[in-house]
Amino acid sequence: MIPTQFNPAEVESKWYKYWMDKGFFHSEPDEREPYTIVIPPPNVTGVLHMGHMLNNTIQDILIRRARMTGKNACWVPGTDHASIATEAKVVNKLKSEGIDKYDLSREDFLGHAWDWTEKHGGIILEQLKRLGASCDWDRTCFTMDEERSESVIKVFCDLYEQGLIYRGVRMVNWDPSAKTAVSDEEVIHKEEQSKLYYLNYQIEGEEGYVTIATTRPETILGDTAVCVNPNDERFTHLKGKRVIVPLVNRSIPIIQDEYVDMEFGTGCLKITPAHDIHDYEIGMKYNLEVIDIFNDDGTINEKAGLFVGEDRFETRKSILPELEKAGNLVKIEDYTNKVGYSERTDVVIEPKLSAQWFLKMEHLAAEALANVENDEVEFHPKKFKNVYRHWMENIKDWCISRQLWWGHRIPVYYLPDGSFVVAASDEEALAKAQEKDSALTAEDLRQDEDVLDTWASSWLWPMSVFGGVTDPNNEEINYYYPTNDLVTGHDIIFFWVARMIMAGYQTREEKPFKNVYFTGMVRDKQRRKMSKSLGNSPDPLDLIAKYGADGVRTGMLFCSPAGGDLLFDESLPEQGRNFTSKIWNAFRLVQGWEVADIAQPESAKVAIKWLEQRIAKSQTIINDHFDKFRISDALMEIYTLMRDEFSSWYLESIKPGYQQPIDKVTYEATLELFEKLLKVLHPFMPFITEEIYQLLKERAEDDSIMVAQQPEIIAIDEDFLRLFEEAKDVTAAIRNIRQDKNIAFKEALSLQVIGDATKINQSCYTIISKLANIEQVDFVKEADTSAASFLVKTTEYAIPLGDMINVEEELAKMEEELKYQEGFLKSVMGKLSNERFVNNAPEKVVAIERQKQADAESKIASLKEAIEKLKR
RNA sequence: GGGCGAAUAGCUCAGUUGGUUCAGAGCACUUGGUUUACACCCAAGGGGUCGGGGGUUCGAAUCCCUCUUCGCCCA
Repeated sequence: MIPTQFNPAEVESKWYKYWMDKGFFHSEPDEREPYTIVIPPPNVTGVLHMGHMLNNTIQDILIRRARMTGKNACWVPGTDHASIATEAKVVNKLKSEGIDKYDLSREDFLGHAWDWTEKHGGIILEQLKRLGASCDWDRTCFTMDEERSESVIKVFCDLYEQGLIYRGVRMVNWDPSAKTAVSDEEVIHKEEQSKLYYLNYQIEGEEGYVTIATTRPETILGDTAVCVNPNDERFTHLKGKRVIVPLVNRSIPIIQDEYVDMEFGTGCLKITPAHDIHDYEIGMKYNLEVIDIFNDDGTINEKAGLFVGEDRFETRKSILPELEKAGNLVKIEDYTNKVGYSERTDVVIEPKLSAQWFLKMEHLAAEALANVENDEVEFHPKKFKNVYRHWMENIKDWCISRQLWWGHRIPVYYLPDGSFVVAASDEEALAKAQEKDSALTAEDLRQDEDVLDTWASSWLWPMSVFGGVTDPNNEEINYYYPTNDLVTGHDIIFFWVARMIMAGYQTREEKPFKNVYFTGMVRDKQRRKMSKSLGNSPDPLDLIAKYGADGVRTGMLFCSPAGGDLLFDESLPEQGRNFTSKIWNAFRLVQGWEVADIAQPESAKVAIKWLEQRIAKSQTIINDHFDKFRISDALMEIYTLMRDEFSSWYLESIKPGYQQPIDKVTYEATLELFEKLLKVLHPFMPFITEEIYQLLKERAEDDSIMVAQQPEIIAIDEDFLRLFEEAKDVTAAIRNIRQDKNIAFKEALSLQVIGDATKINQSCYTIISKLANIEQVDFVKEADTSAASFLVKTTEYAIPLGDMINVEEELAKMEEELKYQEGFLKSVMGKLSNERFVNNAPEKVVAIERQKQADAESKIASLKEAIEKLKR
């Protein structure tokens, strides 16, 4: 017994289990063409959010479609260790248990981190299964598992050997909460209302002052110069003099540099080389002293001399009364500036000098840029090439070290003399060290305490998941690499996409993927990014429970152009759910028919011929959409095909009369056509299509729609398709007349076709008759006087109405139509009488205009005639 | 401050090489409908100076210039 309502929950778990049990998701290299996607590995800290839903739906559609077009499809799933985010979570968790990270040994802390990973890492992958993701779960990887870790360490060693990795003291973005450096890309600049403080610095040995403006008064404790623009006449008298830093009474030089903006503030700039990147550069240039006044946690250290131990923001407040007391505070103004925040911990980033490991980017970037410019790697949509180019051309060396424990520990070993060796293992390190000094033992070596940036493992992902870094010639990497498509959010174009491309060319001299499909961000209706703190993101699993996985999948796609943001609203999965219901009901209709060995009506024969071709036409369109990565357009095409063409036109055309059986030929053909439609739809809606596929016929044990092939595209007779569309137009026009004149469907009408009757294929009239309840079609020279007439294309039709006709109304309608046609003709004639148009436009375009002229003239003539007749 | 992009129906957006089907789709809205698959439905309908201005062209939503507004990225 077929249930009246489609039950997604039951169907989803049933078929997902079946697919898993049958091993349909698993891929092994064989003689077929491979089609590979690697998942952008989600963080082990997270749960499935709406962005993942969109992203993974698209990947699943691509991979299922590939599987159904003869490819050996492989979608590799996995998770990311998310160094800083996970460490922050674990630190917080321990804190809530009263444990301080620094009371633990590195080893013990990592134990806690692994516990966390094991507990949370699997959750998101289980959630993907609920969505229907057809990943090859046997291949599930983790960025810190053995193979991936070995890959990261090997690449570090190789890059070091090639001279691309170096250690340098640089101004880095310091996260005082996580106590680590973060990359430029992990700093989020936010506009803020702050204050601009004007402070007087006394000129040494004189009575006068210079006034500087700063947003960070607490940093004056680290000032080592004041700078003015040499072109600034206001300050020429200061040349060579010195000033006294307030409160600490340090004497510092006044220097001159064109870097100073004369318009900003007072034109006088205090220089704090330890705590501002620009000041640092000036400090280097003029050989200034560098005074670092902050501890790693953002509190003031003893070098400041004052406020020691106080937090930097506390000091910003507490220093003011002191400055005021000392007479240095001139005024405070409101000021809007941008402040950098850590993406991970959301605390204000402190520019800080420290020793870090860097990767030289220049030559990596050049190759990675060239291969996107020439479309060796294609971006969809193309506009992201511009963004990418701009970043690549302005690239800086990548700070790859992080002062954390959770991650891949940097394979650098320091010797007692301060020198170091780079090695993939402790043993190798010792051997290398002993080459320098044979007396050294393992105890003498100290490995770098820091770990590598998470992206230093993610950028190898397309290779490392196939073991392609540690064993570059293995069968799998040779078969699956380069992968085909990468689907990811455009927000990580620099973090990840760019670096994967670099790593691919650097490590394998080959691109990591052919296409990159950038999705937009999922936002709420007010365009706010979905976030946990706002509470504006629905729980994806709740949505799946409510609307079904198929409904949610299609809902996400209905409104998601490539690269464009998706404004999520529950009406989207609701529409998806409604679509599943529609399909289910179509199936119930077909399934409920009684089949008999009776003659096939002509109308059914035509309808079948039409739908066969109509499907083929959609398949062609859908193929084209896929080629261009227009995934939501492809969905819209099958949506229309299924809902309008199949359900509304086709099924209504072949539907037997009330309580009557359907003929066997039509029934069988309908099952075939239904199956075809299901196959085209399957990549988008895997569950309902499998359910109906299995119910449509008896199937063999291993016969599943997900491993079936897409139907072949049959030849199309465009003329016939056009004629059928015309028949639909005629049907709609008759329905209109019924509605206008209030004529019930049950009341049969007759139809008159005026003039050239051969225009519509004779057999199409059987469709019109059936769908508009026409009992008789007459081909006549002239319409009845008491008939409602209408035009479809260039043919005039009439429905004799006898007494039901309202002459006034009909006349008014025809007059209006006449007016429109005359206006239209006038505009066409305007073009055709323009010599320059006729001479310059392509012949084809002119011919079209002439055809428009002829059609309009013929319509006008027949309208005039009909009006005359009605007036009589 | 630098760069990129966008502005088309009430909303979200397509519109590919300037020319047929160029002013479209989905949703929303209005009207009518218990035609036994489906009201999670069916049928029909209204709605746009294509952000403003200028230019190129026989012809511009489409190409160029300019202004306005908005978004994103980077500093």
